[in-house]
This record gives sequence, C-alpha cells and structure tokens, in this order.
Amino acid sequence: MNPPSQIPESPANASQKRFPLLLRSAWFGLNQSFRIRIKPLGLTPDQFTVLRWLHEKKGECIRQSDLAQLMSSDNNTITSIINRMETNGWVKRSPHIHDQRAKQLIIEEAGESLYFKGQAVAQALEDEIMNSLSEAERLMYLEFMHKVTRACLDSRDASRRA
Amino acid sequence: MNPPSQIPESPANASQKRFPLLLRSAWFGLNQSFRIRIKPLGLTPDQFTVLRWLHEKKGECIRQSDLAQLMSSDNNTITSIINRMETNGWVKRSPHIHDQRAKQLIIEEAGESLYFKGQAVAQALEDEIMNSLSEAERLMYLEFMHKVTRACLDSRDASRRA
DNA sequence: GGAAACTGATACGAACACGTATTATAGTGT
DNA sequence: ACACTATAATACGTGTTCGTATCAGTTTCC
Repeated sequence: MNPPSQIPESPANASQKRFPLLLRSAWFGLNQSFRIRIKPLGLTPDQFTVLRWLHEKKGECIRQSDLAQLMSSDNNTITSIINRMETNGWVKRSPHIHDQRAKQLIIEEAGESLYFKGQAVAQALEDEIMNSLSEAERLMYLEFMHKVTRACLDSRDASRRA
Repeated sequence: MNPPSQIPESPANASQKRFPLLLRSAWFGLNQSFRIRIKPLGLTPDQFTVLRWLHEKKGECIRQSDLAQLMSSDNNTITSIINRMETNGWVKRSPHIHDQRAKQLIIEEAGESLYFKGQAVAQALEDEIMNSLSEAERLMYLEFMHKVTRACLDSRDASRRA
C-alpha cells in the first residue's frame, strides 16, 4: 500500500528551504564532521570550543559564567565540562581576585597544545564548508547569518524574560 | 592586573563573523527559545521535530532509521526518544510489512493534536527570526543556507567514510 | 548597619547525542 | 542450501544540555 521507504533528497519539497530545518541540519552536520575529525585528539567539539575561548581570551579574567555567555550555554553545562577538562589537566580553576564566588579559568600547557592541533582541523573544515560559496556570496552570507544569529539570541533572551 | 570580566558584544572582534561560531549561537539560540515556548505543552524541541515529520509523512511508511536520516540524527537517539513518546501515547510502533527487522512509526491522535499546538508556536518563532531580513535578503539567505547545509552534511558523510 | 534581592558555582535528575557491541533479519554470491 | 555481508533496532556507557534547588558571597536600598 505504501511506497517503499525512501529519503526524499531533492524533490520539489518546500520543507527543504525552511530555516529551522536547514539550521538544524547544518549544525548537526558540522558538529558531527568535526567530532569525527578531532576524535583522534581525544577531544569533543565542546571541549575544543572551551579551549578556543580560553586561548583567545588569555590574559583576561574569564569566569565560568563568562564562558557560558561566550558559548551560548549555561553555568550548569560549563561546570560539568570544566570538571572533566580539569581532571584531564587541560584547564584549571583559580580563585577570582575581586569576587570570591567566582572562579577564573586558565588554560594549561597540555590544553593549549591540544588546542593548536584541533585548530588546524577546525580551520580546514571551515574552509571546506565556506568553499561551497563564492567569495562575494560568502561575504553576504556571513552578514545575513550574523543578523539572523543576533535575532535567535534576542528571541531566546526575550523568551527567558517573559 | 586583568581588566574586569566583560562580554565583548560589538567591538571590532573578527571572531564575531566566523561561520562555526555563528552557526553554534544561532542553533542554540533558536533551540533554547523554542524549548522555553513549547514547555507548557510538555514537549521538547526534539519531540516536536519527531511529531512534525510523522505528521508531514503521514501515509508513507516511516521506519525509525528513516526518521534518523530526516532528523540528521542516528538510530540510538531515535530509539530512546520514541520510547518516551510511545509511553506518552503520542506515537506507536507497528511491524513493517516487508521487513521484520524494521518498525513503522505512526503518529497517534494525541500526538497530532500536540503537533498542531506546537506548530503555531514554531511558525511564529520562524517568522520572528526571518523578519530580521528583508524579503530579498531572505530569499538569498535561504539559498546560501541551503548550499552551506548541503556542504556540512556532505562533509559529515565524507568523514564517516574516511 | 542590616534585610532583601541578586549572582557564581554546584548537585541532582531528565532528556538528548553518539560510540560500541549485540541480536535478529535481509540480501548476496557461490 | 550455505557462508558472507549488510541493515534495523536495541542495550549500555560517556558526554552534553538544561531545569530546579541550594549555598556562599555580593550588591542594593532603606
């Protein structure tokens, strides 16, 4: 009675151009690709993201809640990620100078070394994806994406306040 | 010694326009906003996505592995989501006609009713986000996004085969 | 100075993501 | 018929996401 189970890939399917579906697939695809590629390093994508921020903000005082903001995440998630990474000796917690509730995060040498290895993989992946657009398209796309991302985060903040 | 902890929001920060960061923030923002808004329905975003596909593909024979493909997910995750949703009486598993290994997924009335309520919320959210672009920009953006999404999924598939 | 409101981090539990292994069934080639 | 390979679903373990509650320290306002 039913046609054989097939995944419609390219038919005139309107749902293929709906923003939420595209965003979900793009994120899952990118994340899964990156996960597979950095697995030999013993890193997960989220752990790499932590290392990236701590590297780029080195010299600044980054608290766990700052990292949560930077990663569009929350304090709960950061706590559990940092627990594992501290156990592995990639980052360490230091007391904050002015606020005794807060903990300053510092990237360790082992973590920095891992970061550099992961960064090469990340850059190659980013270039590969961005090559699907021409130079001119890419500039416009990133501009649009920036606006849309802003709208998504604003919507979240509005929903939280409501 | 260090400047006070602050989240740089708008400075000339090149990392603000990097695709992986934008994609991550957009996805997290959208997903978090949607989660908050449909929480009163007792649904999670992923459960809603399941309902959406089962509704849109109603009449076709959808196996769990088909759903995994449609959602850019995998069989493990689908199994556990369907377990919960079956317990709630929103979907049910039927034996597949031609393949005794497979299970056909069918949306129940309670699930369909929930879907319609969630769909109203989802559409409002999508419209709200898309309003950050003009009509012309939106068309171009969705076209670019489609290409980029395709590239992300292709990259994942290539990484899996490697 | 002191009560109230707020914030940073954590504990705990539910839901989701994903890797590996296992079982049952299908398909393939000889 | 037979071995070989592939696929559908599941069980189990680890890591991530997020809500709620809790505790300690901070800020605000009277």
